[in-house]
Order: sequence, then C-alpha cells, then structure tokens
Amino acid sequence: MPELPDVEGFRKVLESCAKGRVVRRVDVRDTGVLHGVSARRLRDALEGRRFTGTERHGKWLLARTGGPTLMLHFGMTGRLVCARPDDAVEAHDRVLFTVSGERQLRYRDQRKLQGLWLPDDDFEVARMLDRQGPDAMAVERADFEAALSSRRGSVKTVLTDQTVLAGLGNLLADEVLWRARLRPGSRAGDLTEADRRRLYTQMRRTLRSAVAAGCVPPRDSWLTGHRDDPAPTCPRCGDPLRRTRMAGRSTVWCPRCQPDGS
DNA sequence: CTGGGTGTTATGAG
DNA sequence: GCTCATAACACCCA
Repeated sequence: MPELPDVEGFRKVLESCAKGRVVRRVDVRDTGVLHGVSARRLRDALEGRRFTGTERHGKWLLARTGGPTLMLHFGMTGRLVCARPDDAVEAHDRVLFTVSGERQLRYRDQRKLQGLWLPDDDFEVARMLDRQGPDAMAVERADFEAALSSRRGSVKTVLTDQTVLAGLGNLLADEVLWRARLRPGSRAGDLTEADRRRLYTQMRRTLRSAVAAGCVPPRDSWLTGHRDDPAPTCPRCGDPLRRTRMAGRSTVWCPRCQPDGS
C-alpha cells in the first residue's frame, strides 16, 4: 500500500491523533519491527514525552518529540491507525502508543518489511535520510529534469529509485508514465525536453489527487484501477494493456497510448 | 503447494 | 561509479 500519498495520509493521522499529546504508554507487541532500538529503550525514551510535530520525506515519516525522533517506514503493508485504548488489538498491531486524551496510535503491519527507528538527534536523522533523493512532492522542475537526464536506466526504474527521487512506488510510477504517454522501458536520458516536462507535470497532478485521496486511488479512469483486472484494457483508448516485469516489479502499460519513443 | 504482492537492501556480474 | 537481476526479509491470499 504505502507510497508517498499513503504516507502523507499517515502523517495526517499522526497529527490529528497524537500531536501535542503526551505519550503515556508504549506497548511493543512485536519487537520484529524495531530497528536499532530495544523495546525498553523505545519505551523509556518516549514515555512522558510529547509528540511535537511531524515531517515526511518520500516514504519516511518522522515524529518529533523534543528528544529523539521516531522514524517510521511502512514497507508494503504498514499503516498508522488512530484508535481508542480499549479498542480490540488487531493481529498485526505491532506497536501501540497510548497518548493523552484517550487515544492510541497504532503501527500496524502485516509483513514487517520495515518498521520503526529512534535516532537520537538531527545528525542521526540526517544520516538515515542521506541516501534519499528530493521528495517527489517538493522537487523543483529543474532538479527533476536534471536527475532524469543524468541517468541511463529505464525511466520507470529511475522514477522508483529512492536515491534519485523519493516517494514514488510501483503503482505511481506506472500511473504517471501512462499519463505522460511514455513507455516505462524508455531510457531516462533519452527523453526529450518535452517528455521530461510532461512527466513532471503529470507527476505533480497525479500526486496532488492521490494525496487528496490518501492513496493511489483504484479509480476506473486511472490506470491503477485496472491493473488487477483479468484482461485489463486501457481506460483511455480501450486497447488491451500489457503487463511486463521491470526491476523485479510488475509493470502495466498501454502499447498504444505509450508508444515506443525511437 | 506455488506464485504474486503498492518496499528496501545486499550481492554479484557486466 | 552505474545498471541490472536476484535473493532475502514475512505474511496473506488466490
């Protein structure tokens, strides 16, 4: 599930559920999601502190506390949920943060591919993010275009490479390329100026609506609405969609709307 | 039982 | 250094 729009949704959950509230209790139900921090230290560091503010970079979510910073990554199946402390705990609720005001923030994750970190200071935070490219929502057009031109790989691989651009995942990349009418396998460095501008514009539009929806919405009018159809057809031209594999990820595109550039 | 899934990292080859 | 493929992580579902 989680790409930039989902994580932005989780940031809002964190804001409305826990910002300004004191952490009363930290309950680690599965230490498998903790990275570089023990359950005891997570508890000792956070209990009694207040969640003061939130930030997001790409698919990373940061919860500031005035002390150490809680950093969350959601892998493929992670979520952040606001519950009441007495709500039934679900099977994949891995860490529960009970905060003042009868609320409970829950890190829920089925597969545990990522999890929680607790860097001590800004230096450590920066070190954790030092390989991330610019955030896809915030990146300027010139920087976006420069990043693409300097790469020789396929444009889809480049778009989903978090060290180049942070935030786009498999679904978003396919969606944006379909909207920009670019074949996923085109070489990023071979795109024309017009191609790059179109790609940037469509990325912004797509992100704007996906963030508003809190996810990449599986709407009929979007490519994403059809990727799991048994015989998917293009919502724009009606031709059959192709499904291929790039960099180990399933890739859906329309041979007619996304013509071969060369 | 098998393969696939909205992610990341390590590793090896070219 | 860059690019690409693969495996691994862990769990559910068809």
